[in-house]
Amino acid sequence: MIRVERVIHGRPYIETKDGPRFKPCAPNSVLARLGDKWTILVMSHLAVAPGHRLRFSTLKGGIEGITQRMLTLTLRNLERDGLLVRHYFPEVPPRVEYELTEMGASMLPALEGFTSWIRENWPRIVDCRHAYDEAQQRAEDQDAPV
Amino acid sequence: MIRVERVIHGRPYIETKDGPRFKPCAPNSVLARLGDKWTILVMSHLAVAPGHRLRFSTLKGGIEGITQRMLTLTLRNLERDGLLVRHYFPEVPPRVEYELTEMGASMLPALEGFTSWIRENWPRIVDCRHAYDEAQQRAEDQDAPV
DNA sequence: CAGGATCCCAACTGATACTG
DNA sequence: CAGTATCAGTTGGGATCCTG
Repeated sequence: MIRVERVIHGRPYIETKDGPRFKPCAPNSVLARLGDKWTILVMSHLAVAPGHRLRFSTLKGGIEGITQRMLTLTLRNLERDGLLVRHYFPEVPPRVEYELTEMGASMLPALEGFTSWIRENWPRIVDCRHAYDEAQQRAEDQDAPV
Repeated sequence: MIRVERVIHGRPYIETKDGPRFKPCAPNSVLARLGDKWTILVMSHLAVAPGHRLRFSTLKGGIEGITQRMLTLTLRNLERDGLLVRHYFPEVPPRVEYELTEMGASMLPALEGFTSWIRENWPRIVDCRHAYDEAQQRAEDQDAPV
């Protein structure tokens, strides 16, 4: 069986007799990180901050509903990926600042392109969800009419 | 307290005395969907398919490791968001095809911009993770040396 | 101030079996 | 073929309490 490796829409895949088969999506783990509950909000704050730099308490105060634990975890994960760096000042009380790395900042345009699409289409998505849910509801009502 | 609503980097936020406070990120639910384990793979397959259209079994065969259940759930969620439509043919055996909607197809360029950034920076991210994990390991070894 | 350590519940995911 | 139903394992996220 011949397996030719190609690239389309920028994605590598293997052409088989059953159609294209994409290789297991490694970069998916990046999207998984960004898709979690708080990461985008953290990145957005740093994006608009002077010097792409903010301290822990400012982030916590600026993100409604985030707990200390989740902010810490989110920042650790971003630091692990090399998207931001942690600056620790051993004063009393201690002060910690987080700053986007060059790589972190380089992600902003791509991120912006995506969120911009979301903003434009969000109302329509909401409508679709409602329509779908109501159609679903009507179907159930018909299956079990009281 | 004065609260001025502004927009920066395309994101709406409120200027407060403590800095910018972003509104709870509604569109996050879109990124959360895309960040799950299979959605991007499904979208990629439909993106390169003729007519942006594929049948269930083709998708299942083209995505390594996906179970019937997870493919069904993924497709249902995308359908609910209006990104694809389901075409059911009541034959025996039944045949079902999934096709990107106009809105679904309009997302592809933005998605491509993002995944392209990921591809370019992925090796570096992997390096950062390894470096971080090893530094972490060394720190633990020092705390508890045998 | 900036977290680390625990506990706990809900949601996501997968394996398996069954069906129109 | 293209699902649905059920059960079980794992993970994510929040609440709470404690500390250098």
